Amino acid sequence: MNIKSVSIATGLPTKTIRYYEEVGLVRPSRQANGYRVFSENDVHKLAFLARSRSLGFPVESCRSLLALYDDQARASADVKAIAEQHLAEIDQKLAELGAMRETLNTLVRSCAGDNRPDCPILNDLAQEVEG
Amino acid sequence: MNIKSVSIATGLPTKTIRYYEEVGLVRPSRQANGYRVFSENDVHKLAFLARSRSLGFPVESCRSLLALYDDQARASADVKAIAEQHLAEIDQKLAELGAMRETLNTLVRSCAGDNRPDCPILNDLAQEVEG
DNA sequence: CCTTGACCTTCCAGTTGCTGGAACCCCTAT
DNA sequence: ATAGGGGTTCCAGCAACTGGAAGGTCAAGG
Repeated sequence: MNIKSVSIATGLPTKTIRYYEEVGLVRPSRQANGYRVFSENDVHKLAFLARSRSLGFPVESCRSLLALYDDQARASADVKAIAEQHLAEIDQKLAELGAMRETLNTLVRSCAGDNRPDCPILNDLAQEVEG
Repeated sequence: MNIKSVSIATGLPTKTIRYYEEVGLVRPSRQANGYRVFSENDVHKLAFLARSRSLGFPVESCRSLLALYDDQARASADVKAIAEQHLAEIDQKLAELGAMRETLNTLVRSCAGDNRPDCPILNDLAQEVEG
């Protein structure tokens, strides 16, 4: 299987596939002419990566997950630990974004949005922090 | 005011303040010895930037917001438009993260997390997409 | 006068995860 | 011969800093 077919099969751009090879996540073999050849296993790994990345796992976590997947003697606790940490980071981000959204939404609602200069949004951004 | 004091006053790292100068967001003057000198206005601008960034505005939006802040003839509609677009992006991200969280949480809950290899998380990541 | 320490400066590299583009090779069909 | 649709490598750039190296400046203390 050449890179284009793999791209179509996995939904990953060819650039991304090459990048994953560059950082050692897959190691396709080569034809005599230098073209990459992907085995079924390579494709499977790339699909695994695509799915892991779509759940937001950092590439390095994907590497660990892939290693665990390959390791028949793994403990599910190790997988769970990675997932739980990622979940915690997502929760953290959700909290941050939620707070931003809250503030921003309030500001947007309070702004007339007309052609006059008076603006509660700017007032908030420029607020002196002194009490 | 030298950079350290400004850092303390605004909560921005000195590195960040220098970076903001580099990209033209502030233009502190210099002493004879090359040290930066920040005026009250510079500090005010940096505080504005700190607040804008803390609400998640991209630096380029901060630049626009700062320009609008400086422009007495601005229309609040222009400010509101920037804020609304940012709000939309935040909502987008919240939706993505929320979906990830949902899936991840389900997976984490379904995993025993013991020393056996069987793991629903890996099963999900490795799933064949074919029906 | 010299040194110590806390400042300050610039510049360069690295972070994350790709993405775009240039320059070039390969292979088949016309 | 050429056109197209593959493929290859390498280099640069994105966002927004952050870390570190190498070195200048200045006030205080011995």
